[in-house]
Amino acid sequence: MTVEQPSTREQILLQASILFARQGYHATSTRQIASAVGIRQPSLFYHFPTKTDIMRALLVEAIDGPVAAVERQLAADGSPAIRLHRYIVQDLITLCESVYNLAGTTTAAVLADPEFAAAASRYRCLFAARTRLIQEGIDAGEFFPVNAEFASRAIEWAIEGLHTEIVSGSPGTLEADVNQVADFCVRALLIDGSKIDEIRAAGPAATAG
Amino acid sequence: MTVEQPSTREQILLQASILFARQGYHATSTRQIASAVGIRQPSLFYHFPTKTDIMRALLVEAIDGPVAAVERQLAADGSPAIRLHRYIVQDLITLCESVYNLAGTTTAAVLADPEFAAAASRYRCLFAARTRLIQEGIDAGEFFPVNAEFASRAIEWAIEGLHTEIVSGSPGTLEADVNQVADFCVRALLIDGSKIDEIRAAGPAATAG
DNA sequence: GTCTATACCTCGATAGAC
DNA sequence: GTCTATCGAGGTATAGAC
Repeated sequence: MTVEQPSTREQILLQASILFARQGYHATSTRQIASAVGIRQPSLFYHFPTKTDIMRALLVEAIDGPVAAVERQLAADGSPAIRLHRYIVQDLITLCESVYNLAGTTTAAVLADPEFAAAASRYRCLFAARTRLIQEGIDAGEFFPVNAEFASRAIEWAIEGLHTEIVSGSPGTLEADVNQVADFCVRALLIDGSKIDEIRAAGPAATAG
Repeated sequence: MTVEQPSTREQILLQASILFARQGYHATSTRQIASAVGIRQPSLFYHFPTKTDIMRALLVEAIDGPVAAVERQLAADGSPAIRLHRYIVQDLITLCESVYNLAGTTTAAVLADPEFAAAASRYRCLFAARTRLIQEGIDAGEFFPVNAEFASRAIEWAIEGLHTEIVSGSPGTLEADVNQVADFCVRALLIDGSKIDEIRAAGPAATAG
């Protein structure tokens, strides 16, 4: 029974993700990445043709999990509030459980760059799906009749905000904070805020059921 | 009656703020800034000793207004919900009405840099003051007994999120969106969410009264 | 698959003429 | 107060030995 050693390619992605999260993509040099991996700078280019491609690989990691999470809840049973709460929790858990530090990858300054246009497009799909989930709650009379697109943006800000904090801060508080974000966002929409406890309680078990 | 021409110094701050907002601080070169101003790159250094000092000047603009806004509401009369709502609106209006584009200036990746330590310290004061305002609402029984620091963070994410969108997007929707953010944040805390309309209505007039 | 060496570029900043 | 010219550092990426 052998333990898989992380390949150099995976090490590059890991160390690059840590540096990108801390300093930003443009402020991080390929020399820094190589140094963190323990190889020389030109050796990076055996594994990735350009620095851009390192970021592109991380963007796929950062977007695919959340997209899967929201689509799962769009297709699931239960009240919209329960499914929205569950989606927010799963989105954050997906991001935080990644082996990479994906904070800041989907920042506007990054996605605005033409060389990341493909990721930006996929990120807009995530936004649209989340908006649909919110609209279901409004149509069902469970949520205030707010602008669903606006609410979708606000939830994105909260998810990105906590994600950035968790991966760059003290560990251990993940589950508590994740639930607090989901509570905050769902309560901001709920007509009957007192139902938040049962909505949260309905979350974790429901997917398996 | 003469119309003041913007000085070169102000032009540099303006164009730098626009480029920093769009591309980030590190991705923006002094040549780009100079080109946008209409001067040559070395001429910048007659007005600012370093590129860092340009950003420092913008950070003062980005933080002082919000600090003043929250301290005004900490000292004001009225229910905590009304004052928190009013603060959020004023914070955003202050940021958006600045002649500079201040989006992204207070990003973690910027404030983490030691050369911006002074601004980071002042930013923490803003956070602490906002947390106090929220705690007043909890103590008064108007808000859910959430973690006040967590709520303060969530409100920060929403303010930064909308600020970034407004200054880099289509104009005209400012007031509507600002109220939506304040509504979203206050409703997430309010035990009785149905009161949001009267809380919002109490906002604009109260400071002058 | 990693190395040394290096090409070539752009960066922030300086010197000194005007 | 702005210019031209340029410096030295550090950026991404390539060539070719091992």
